[in-house]
Parts: sequence; C-alpha cells; structure tokens
Amino acid sequence: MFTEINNNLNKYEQLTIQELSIFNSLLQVKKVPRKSLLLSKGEVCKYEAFIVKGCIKTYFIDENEKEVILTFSVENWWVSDIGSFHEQIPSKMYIETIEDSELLILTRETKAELLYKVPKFEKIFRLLVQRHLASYQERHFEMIALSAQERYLIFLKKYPSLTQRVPQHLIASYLGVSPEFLSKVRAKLVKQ
Amino acid sequence: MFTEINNNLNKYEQLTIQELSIFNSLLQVKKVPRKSLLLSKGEVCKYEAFIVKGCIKTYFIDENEKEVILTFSVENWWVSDIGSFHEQIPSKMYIETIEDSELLILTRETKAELLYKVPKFEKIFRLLVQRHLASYQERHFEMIALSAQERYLIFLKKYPSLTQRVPQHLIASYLGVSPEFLSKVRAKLVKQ
DNA sequence: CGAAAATTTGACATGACTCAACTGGAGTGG
DNA sequence: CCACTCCAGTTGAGTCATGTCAAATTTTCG
Repeated sequence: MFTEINNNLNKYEQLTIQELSIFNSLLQVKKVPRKSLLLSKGEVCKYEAFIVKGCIKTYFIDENEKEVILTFSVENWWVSDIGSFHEQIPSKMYIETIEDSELLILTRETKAELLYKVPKFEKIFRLLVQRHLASYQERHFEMIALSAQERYLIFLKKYPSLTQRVPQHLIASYLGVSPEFLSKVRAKLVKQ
Repeated sequence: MFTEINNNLNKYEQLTIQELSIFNSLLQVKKVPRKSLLLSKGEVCKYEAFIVKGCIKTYFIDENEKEVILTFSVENWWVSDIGSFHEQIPSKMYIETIEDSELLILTRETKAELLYKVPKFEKIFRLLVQRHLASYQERHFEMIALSAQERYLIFLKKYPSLTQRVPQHLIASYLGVSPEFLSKVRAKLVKQ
C-alpha cells in the first residue's frame, strides 16, 4: 500500500525508515467508487489525497453550468484544493473520481503532526507545490500561444494513457475547447 | 529597506528579531534601471527577487516572436522562474524590468543558508508558492471560461494601479488578446 | 436488449486576429 | 521652439478559429 508513495517522496528528499513509518502511520486509507464527489464548491477542503489507484478530475463550473476541467490526476499524484485546504476557505472547485480509486489522505491535523514530527516534509511539500506551479505556467503559455490542435497533440504526448481512461468530452474541456470542435480536430488529424 | 519585506513575511509566520536579522543579512540589494533583462530563455535562474520598488514583467516568446506576458510583479511580490531556479535547468522565460527597480535577492546559496539557519522559512516559502499556485488556477479558469471583456474588467478590479504603470499592449498580452482587440473592447466599454 | 450518454457531422454564427491606414503624443536634435 | 521620428493606441475591412445548435450515429452500461 505504501510503497508507491514512499518511493515517490524519496525522490524529493531522502527519508529514513523511521521517518517513513511515522508518515505512513499518519496516512488514512480511503477507497471510493467512481463518480464520488470528494469536494464541492462552497465546502472547505478537508484533506490532501495521494492517489494509489484511480483517476480524478478537478473542475470549476462556469456561469452556463458547464464543467471546466482544471486537471486530471492519476496514480502517484496528489490532489486537493490547496488554497481551500490551507487557508480554510470555501472552495470554488469540485473534485470527483472518474474511476474507482484508492487514496491515502492527510487531514490538516495529520499533516500538521507530520510536519511537526518530521520537518523534512516542509521541504518535500514545498518542492511538490513548486513543480505543480511550474506546470501551470507552462500550461498557461500553451493556452495563450497555441491552437487547439497543437494543445491536443501536446496532451497526447504528455498523457498518452489518459486518452484511454478519460472520455473525450472531458479532454476537450481540459483543453479549453468544445467537444464538437475537438472531434473535428481529431477528424482532421486522421485525414493527414 | 527591509521593513516591507519583514512585515510581509511576518504575515505568513511570526518571526523573531533574531530570525529577521539573519534573514536580512543574507539579502543582497540590487538596483536596476528599466528595461533590464534579469533572466533570458536558456539561462538558469540565479536568484529570487523581492521587489521593494518597481515593476517587472515575466514573459515567454512564442513561435512568431511575440511576447506572451505571464505576470506583472510590483512592490512586495517575489519574482523568479521557480522551476529553473530550483531544478537548475535552463529557463524558457524572460524576466525584464518595466520601471527602475530595487530588489532584494536570495541566491541558491543564501537561500539554502537561510533555510538551514531558520527552518521556519521552509514554511513561509511553501505558503508563498501555494498562494501563487491558487492564483494561477483561478487565472486558468478565467482564461477558459470568460470572454476578453470579462477578463479585462477583472484585471481592472484586481490591479487598478497597473493600468497606469503598464502600457496597454502589455496588458493585452497578459490577457491573451491582441492589442487591437483590447482597444476595441475598451472603446465598447466607454460607449456603455 | 434498451435507454442514456458520447461522439460525429454539417450549417451557421461570432469572437478574436491580421493587416493596413490613421491619429496622437513623447522625446530628440537642429 | 519647431519639425521629425517613433511608438502606442485606434479604427475598419476582411478572415479564421472556434463556438452553438441540431440531427444522425455509435458506444456504454444498467
């Protein structure tokens, strides 16, 4: 259960067996079926989850009631509304499983305890957030500078497996285009 | 010189006079005239800068040689290419002053020394990055879900003073529209 | 198997872009 | 202090990428 998460964090900072066992004892296992809403707009985000297995979407709802997908998260990623979780303010987004999922979760309490007992985790979490930030910057640039087709090709290259796991209209939403238009982009690519 | 930065960081985590004086002794002052390039594509980002005075743009250059503005940074903000700085990889972006600026900078060495001597800063920097991340998420949503006019109105509300300090075509770039189109949006708003 | 959801396709609409011409300051040098 | 240049901003015409709506088709899943 814990091997993936332990290996994953070890990449950021070397951890001793003792440190890892403190960490693991603080994690709670959570299994949820697909289509479970883990967070809704208006709620305060109660935990950060590491995905052992499964696939999760994070999205906003716009003024026309349409989903705008912010991210897909799969195995070995963390998911949460960082802002809501840390500042304890109501979230503006939704987090929902796309597949049956197994999560390891840290609540505010267990995370605080972890940071207190193993301060190294401050660094680990800082690095995780930094990476996350860098990828948003890149994505923002792509959004402004590239066409829908170019963004789609980048998506395919970056996340080839997601194409199988995630319905196409969600990918369209992630890319910031209508499902009809993504379908046309694909048709055009096939012809070439 | 240090009062702004000290007050600013105190908001995130209470710091003692001793801790602040260690911090301040590690900062280097850097004054730069307007139109100075602080970082170019291909370079590794050598420092993180807190802006005491001035205004700075961070941007990419797209395939048609056009600037795509990622952020404007003014007094009391930090600026750097976080990814490049921490992973020591070549940056893809440019950082350039728009006005004469006064900066307080941390290099990798001084930052490492700071984190070693005052580990509380791990937390402070983690919180700073988290806030930053939350604001990118919001901006990404706006980019996908809102029209150019709506984005412009939000910009005016969020950063009223920047309108005076930054030429309009740079604001257009920040909003992800052509300068001509922003001009038309403004004309339309005036008529209403 | 049947209902509901996802995808495709086509016709049409539109927001935003490009290009080019014009206007209006803000320096700068004679 | 004027004339000149240069850059930012505006405006209009034409175009293009992408959106919307509706219908047809395919896939998914209870």
